Amino acid sequence: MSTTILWLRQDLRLTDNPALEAACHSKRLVPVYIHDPALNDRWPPGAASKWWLHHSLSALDRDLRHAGSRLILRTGPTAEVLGDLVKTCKATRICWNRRYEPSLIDVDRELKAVLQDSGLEVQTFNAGLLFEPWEIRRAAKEQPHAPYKVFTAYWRACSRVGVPGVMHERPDKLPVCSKEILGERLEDLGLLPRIRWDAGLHELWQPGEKGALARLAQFLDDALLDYSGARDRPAVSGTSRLSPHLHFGEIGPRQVFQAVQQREGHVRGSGAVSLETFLRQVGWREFAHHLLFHFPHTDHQPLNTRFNGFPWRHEYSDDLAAWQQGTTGIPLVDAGMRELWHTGWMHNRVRMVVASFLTKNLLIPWQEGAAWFWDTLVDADLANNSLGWQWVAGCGADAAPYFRIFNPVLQGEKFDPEGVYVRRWVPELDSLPSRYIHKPWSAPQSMQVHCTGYPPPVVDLKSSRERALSSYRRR
DNA sequence: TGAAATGTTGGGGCG
DNA sequence: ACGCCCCAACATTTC
Repeated sequence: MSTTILWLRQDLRLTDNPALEAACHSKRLVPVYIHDPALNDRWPPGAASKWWLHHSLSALDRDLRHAGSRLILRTGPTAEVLGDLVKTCKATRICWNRRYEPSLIDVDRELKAVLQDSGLEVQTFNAGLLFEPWEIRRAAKEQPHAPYKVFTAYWRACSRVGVPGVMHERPDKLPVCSKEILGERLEDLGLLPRIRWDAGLHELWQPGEKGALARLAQFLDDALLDYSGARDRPAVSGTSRLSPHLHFGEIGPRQVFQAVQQREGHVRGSGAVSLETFLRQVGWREFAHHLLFHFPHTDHQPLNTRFNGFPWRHEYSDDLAAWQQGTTGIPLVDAGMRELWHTGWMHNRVRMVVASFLTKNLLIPWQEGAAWFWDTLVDADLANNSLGWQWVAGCGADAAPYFRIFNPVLQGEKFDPEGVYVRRWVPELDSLPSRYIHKPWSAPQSMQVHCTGYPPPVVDLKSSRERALSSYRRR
């Protein structure tokens, strides 16, 4: 009578789940999720991320029950919980899909050794990435086997290896999970916010595998072919919005890749460009995991050591608060920050603009921005977040050069010309004609008086740009 | 996946 | 008809 434990972590799906596939070859299966609040002390999950996790676990339990199983929830120190579970269900084997955050790799390595020492068979798999972070290395010559630090070179190397297809079908019948195995109630994990600020999240998101597959299907049908043209327009649903689903492993990157590649033969011209552009974005996600694996300090320290003594401002709490609350007086920045607060997500073009504004116009350390995003994004992901912020701040891999400072007025006029996005999130400005919507301070007084409650800019864009340039030049 | 400053060109108004 | 100036439009350089 063999029993296998399936330890679920960031792979909350049944389709294309190699650990699940392996665990199914067993008489009994115990799928478990362990809530361990002490696990990650540097990066405890933020409020938005916990909200998502709650609903994703709920969906996963439902899906497992449809297949004749169920999800066991446990709270406590991971090692103790697993040890206890192994004993009570007399498991002979445990399967999981690997995690890639540096601190979690250490945890998993140690656990694996302990479990193996106790006589358990441990099998681990890759469900979350196209390639293992250690798999893609530079070829011979000058620095053999060094990790890539430039995206295009990295992505070329990935293409040479070739992206593997989906190999694991969704099982429709799972081995039973004995009745005696007890779990906790999802509500008792304390993942939902005490103050119910999550109404806006419910409007937009459907956490869980079903929601992920629906989002992918909708993207493929509605937006993929025009991705190149629409992805930079924040008022339009031109992006996939798969990021939170990918973070929790409700869908795997191989599934996404394969679904897009299957359309490649039937598309030409700008549509073909769109497909490549989108797959490149999946590549950036991959690159982020590659970098954080090889440079594990980059979640809090710049990759480029020349930035170690960078002259960030020190007294900035008022400006930081204005940025967080979306009251900087810069319409596109405020719209983005309010979208984030309301939906747990922000359009990528606007992420670049608000991040450039924080790190360059306000000269506030990128780590402050990363921490705020970590707490408020439903797609908060250590690798992506660290890469993104370092990229904008100019201290990361393949980073934006220091002089690349976004002008939020021009970005708004370029990518939100009618101000549809700004009007949606900053209704105080709705009465302004489009020519002033991104720079209300230059509208005639007779129009500004109708924008009651909207603040003047916290900084002058021109002079703060010049201040940033001189700070960055002396870096 | 930038923006501003600076340089160049060419058409049109006008004496 | 011609030279001159202005300036928009585009190109290049610089940060």
